Amino acid sequence: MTLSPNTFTGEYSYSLDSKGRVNIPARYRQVLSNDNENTFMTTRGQDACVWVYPMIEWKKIESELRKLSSVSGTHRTFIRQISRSASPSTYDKQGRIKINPSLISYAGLEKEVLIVGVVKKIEIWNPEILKLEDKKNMELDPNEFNELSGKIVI
Amino acid sequence: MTLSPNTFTGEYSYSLDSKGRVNIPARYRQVLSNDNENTFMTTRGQDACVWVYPMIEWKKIESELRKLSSVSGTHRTFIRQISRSASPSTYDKQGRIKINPSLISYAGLEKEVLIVGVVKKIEIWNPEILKLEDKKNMELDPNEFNELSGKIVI
DNA sequence: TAAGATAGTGGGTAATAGTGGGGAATTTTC
DNA sequence: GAAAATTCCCCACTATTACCCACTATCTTA
Repeated sequence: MTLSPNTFTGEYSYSLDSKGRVNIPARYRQVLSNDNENTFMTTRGQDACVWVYPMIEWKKIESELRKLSSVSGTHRTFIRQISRSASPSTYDKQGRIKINPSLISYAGLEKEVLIVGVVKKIEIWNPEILKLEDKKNMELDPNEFNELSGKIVI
Repeated sequence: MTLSPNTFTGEYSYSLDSKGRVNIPARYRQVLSNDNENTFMTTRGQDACVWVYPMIEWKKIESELRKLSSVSGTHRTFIRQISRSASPSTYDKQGRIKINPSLISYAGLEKEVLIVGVVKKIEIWNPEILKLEDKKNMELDPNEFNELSGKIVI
């Protein structure tokens, strides 16, 4: 089946092994376009998780960086946060990528890990931390949310 | 007669087997356009049911989500909530798709299952839960309904 | 109403996916 | 420059999935 290339949905429970490796779900690997060359960029998420971009998508961000660096302070900070911690990782024969120790501790990852596809990229969470995050978001002002869902879904 | 493509109406009673598979009614399969490639996206409904989109319809949602920026926390949450429960399923030779265990438990599905065509997509219900839902809606203030009648003619 | 065709259900099996760990190659440290 | 440590690549085991086949029920048509 031809799903949209480089587009990730669904969530998967995997384990982070003693060598700092996590599996990339087979579904995700199957939708990668060839120009990614089996490589992802891992970096700090804006939330307490690791962001994993297919290389092609990451390159778009890099070009945004060039455009925005001298304009918006917010964007500069945002880009700096993810750029400084970014490191590439090519998956092995079994489909696993390596996560840096610093990213592991930033996201508070332990053995059990939750992989979440968020369309353009992949998030890696400690499932307990994500649960807390979900709870927090429940209490958010739902207005903006409803506005978004009015525009998009259904 | 040529029915409208990718448009679903009517309801059917089917069974969810021990492997988490449900049949897509033959009628529905017949109206699918070829570009769906026999694939649906299953996801959490707004109500206590599973939503099943033909792939073509889902891709519209996906492309809207792609436009949202990850700089905004609300957008991130919104994307995550929609995307995380979505997973594709191509129906097998017998016309069945697979429903994830998490979706099954979310919708409280048991062996007997009700498939409802709601025009753009398909809903899968536990028939008892839908009955309760119907009853709840009976008691609703009919004003909202009246408001709708301004928008749509029957 | 009988017979063929189509639709729905259940289950076995081969193939694929995920996990853990060993050992060669490379880098680091003393 | 040698030992230690780390990284990377490969192999092997297990669990899961997807595919295929067979049976039954229902619908269609002559």
